[in-house]
Amino acid sequence: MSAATSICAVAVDVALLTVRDQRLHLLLVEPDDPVLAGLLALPGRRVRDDEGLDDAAHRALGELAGLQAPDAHLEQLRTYGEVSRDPRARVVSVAYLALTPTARAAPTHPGAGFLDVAALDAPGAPRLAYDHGRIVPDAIERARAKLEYTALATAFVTEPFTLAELRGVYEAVWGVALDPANFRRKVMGAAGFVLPVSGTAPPGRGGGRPARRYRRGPAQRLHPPMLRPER
Amino acid sequence: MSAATSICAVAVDVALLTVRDQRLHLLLVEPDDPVLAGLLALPGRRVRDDEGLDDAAHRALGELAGLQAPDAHLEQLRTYGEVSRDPRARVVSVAYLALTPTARAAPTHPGAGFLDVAALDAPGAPRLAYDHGRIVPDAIERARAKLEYTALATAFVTEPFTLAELRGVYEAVWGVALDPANFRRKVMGAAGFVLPVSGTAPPGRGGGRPARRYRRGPAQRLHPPMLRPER
DNA sequence: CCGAGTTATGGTCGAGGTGACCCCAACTGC
DNA sequence: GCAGTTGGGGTCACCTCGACCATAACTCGG
Repeated sequence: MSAATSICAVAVDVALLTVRDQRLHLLLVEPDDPVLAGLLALPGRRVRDDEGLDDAAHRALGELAGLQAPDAHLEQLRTYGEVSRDPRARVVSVAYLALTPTARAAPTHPGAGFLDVAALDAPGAPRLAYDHGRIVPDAIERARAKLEYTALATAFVTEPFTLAELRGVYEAVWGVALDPANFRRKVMGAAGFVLPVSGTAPPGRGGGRPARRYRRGPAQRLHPPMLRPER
Repeated sequence: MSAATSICAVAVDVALLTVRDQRLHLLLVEPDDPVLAGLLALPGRRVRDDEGLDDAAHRALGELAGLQAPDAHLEQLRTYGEVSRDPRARVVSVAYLALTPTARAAPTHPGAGFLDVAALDAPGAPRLAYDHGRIVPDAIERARAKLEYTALATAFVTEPFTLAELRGVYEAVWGVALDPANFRRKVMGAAGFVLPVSGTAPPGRGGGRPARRYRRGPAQRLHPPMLRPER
């Protein structure tokens, strides 16, 4: 097996999700290559010889979304390596899933912007470059699934937060309406999910009782899990 | 971003699991490189320019374990890309998880053999090459987790099988003892998990009532899931 | 100031899943 | 025939869940 038959390039592509206006949004950028004009793509970077995969993903997030490491949750999603996924050259792409609160999600890179993920399935949706149309559904499904059995939902909100804000995350990511009382019972029943802090959040313009504030608890896994309805 | 800073080699490593003697076993091989003498490694291959990642994993499984595509379940696990994971060169490795029934697991490659995974944690355990000591626990945990909410356990048995054989898979992979009656109730309650076939399996030498035979059902996901005890 | 609307929080109740446990069926070996 | 073993079916207490109701605490219009 000679080296000539096994050299190829490795890239990272990051699917950055956030919740805006009660809806799940995804960061997309315009590719640099003029051949791909009119298409949108996930922010990505080639992996350099002297950096690990996670480092490259953090670099892509910093250069293309203006986010530093502590501002976003980042985890590896899956690797896509079909021979012809990039028509220009053989490139294996390690996809990452990133989550960030809305307040920190302010892309400054030209051509970058957040798109409602519901608009990706609708007719007239923007076309995605490479095989990113396959990566995006995988990333969304991973996020939806991990909300069930991990405390990942807190990565979408800033501390301190109310249970209504946390519930809004679940509703936006899953695309369902949840009963506030049952949601509260399940969150409080999951040991170490959230911890109460003093003070309350003022109600919105419509009124309502002030909500208590919480911060992230030490739990990584949720016991019992927060299962999606309609299984 | 010049090409010179982003070229590296891509490999696949396969963690092939099977159940032997009521215990979970892992296929390990002796690396070709004499520098790594005395260490064991997961079977792996460089990815060629003209093959996809899944194709390379299938090829590794065929060349190093003698298994063809329909004989084993194969799925991507995770990609490991630390800069110094291979001291000889920068190699990014896409790890795969493979499951196969015992009857089909007969490695003919010299230096290849199945090892009880419990022996990997015990003192005096064989050392693993590269970062395979990190890949193996990830593979085992993935298998343990997927038994909970998918029908993957049937990949460890040949059809037709009895519920005792299926229960033996869960007990070997999870390392726990399960109540036969409760196990049966949960399996039969998961729609489409297993389907009955005619006939019975003869009892073992100790006697006992003959067990009914089953084959795989159409279900991919289990509803409700088969949860591990002691959560 | 008052009452309607709104939101947060708390509680109840029945349906269904779970583990612990018991019993019977059907086989082997002595 | 009898003891031992394994498969298959059932019972029961406990827990979690969704659906639903009740109360608390605030805003807003009059």
